[in-house]
Amino acid sequence: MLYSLTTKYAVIALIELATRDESTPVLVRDIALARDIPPAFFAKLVPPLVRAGILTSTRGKNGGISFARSPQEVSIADVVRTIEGDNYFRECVFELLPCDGRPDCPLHDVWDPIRDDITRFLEQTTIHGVADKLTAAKEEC
Amino acid sequence: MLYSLTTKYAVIALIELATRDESTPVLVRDIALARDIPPAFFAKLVPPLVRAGILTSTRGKNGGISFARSPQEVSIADVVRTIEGDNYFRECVFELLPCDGRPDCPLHDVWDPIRDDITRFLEQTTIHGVADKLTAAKEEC
DNA sequence: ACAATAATAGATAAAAAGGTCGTTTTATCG
DNA sequence: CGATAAAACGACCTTTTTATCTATTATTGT
Repeated sequence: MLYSLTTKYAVIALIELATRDESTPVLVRDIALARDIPPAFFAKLVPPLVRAGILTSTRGKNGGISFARSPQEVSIADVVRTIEGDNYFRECVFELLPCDGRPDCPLHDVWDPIRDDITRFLEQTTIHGVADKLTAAKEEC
Repeated sequence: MLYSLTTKYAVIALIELATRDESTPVLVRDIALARDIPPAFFAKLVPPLVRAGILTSTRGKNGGISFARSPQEVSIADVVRTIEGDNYFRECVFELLPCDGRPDCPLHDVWDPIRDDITRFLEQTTIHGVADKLTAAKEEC
């Protein structure tokens, strides 16, 4: 529900990264394997995330990826937008009523508030926040 | 956003059907063409919708599809569930924390209320309701 | 120079979307 | 009553998109 596997992978991987020591780069492969994400697949998500200013990557020995800005400042919405495209949260639920070109469907009235809720949730939830809850939950196991 | 093209097609087609005269079956092809849906593609969505008790189909000359129960009693959620599968509204946003098998991720606390909002919206919005708004909006054009 | 690493490009596989065609069903017409 | 035409149904096929893998190249610390 809600988004593609690709986006899920990106979010999960970043959450995993946030649970690691931030002082040194982490291998792309390590992050992926820790979450059962196909390593080569996640590797291809890294460049866009770097371009979006979320990650930095360092090549060569001892290289890897790390956050470009603190994971407290990276929302899930940021990640979704990077992977799914900029106007993901602006899409119409149903394209109806092609009244002169602009899609102005009668569902907007009811749907808009809900979409705003979703967006607000993903905007307010940070990678850091989830990573924190995750480690807390892990300790109870 | 939110669901597949296939589901969108099903919803839009049923809304279109609801704007038609209910006393006589409507051609599958007519419904599809009226909404720029690939006719052959929509044709394949009909059998599941029939099995779900949403539509009835009559073969042979003067055949077509019509509602099995009033479109006032068909919610968008019914359609989504028919096409996407029964537990579409129960899925987890991210599969995290495979703590002993059941996915009990720390996002549920925050996500659940939003998902409930979405579900409630789709449950309360009927095909008939949208079709009504649609014809009203059309008249203003 | 070498080994470790991300970046890039390309190949392959699987799933989703869309299309074709023959079969079955049914009303209507002769 | 049989023939015919109109319709959904079902099986299969093609294209497109998404997901996955492989190999090469560029970069960097040792």
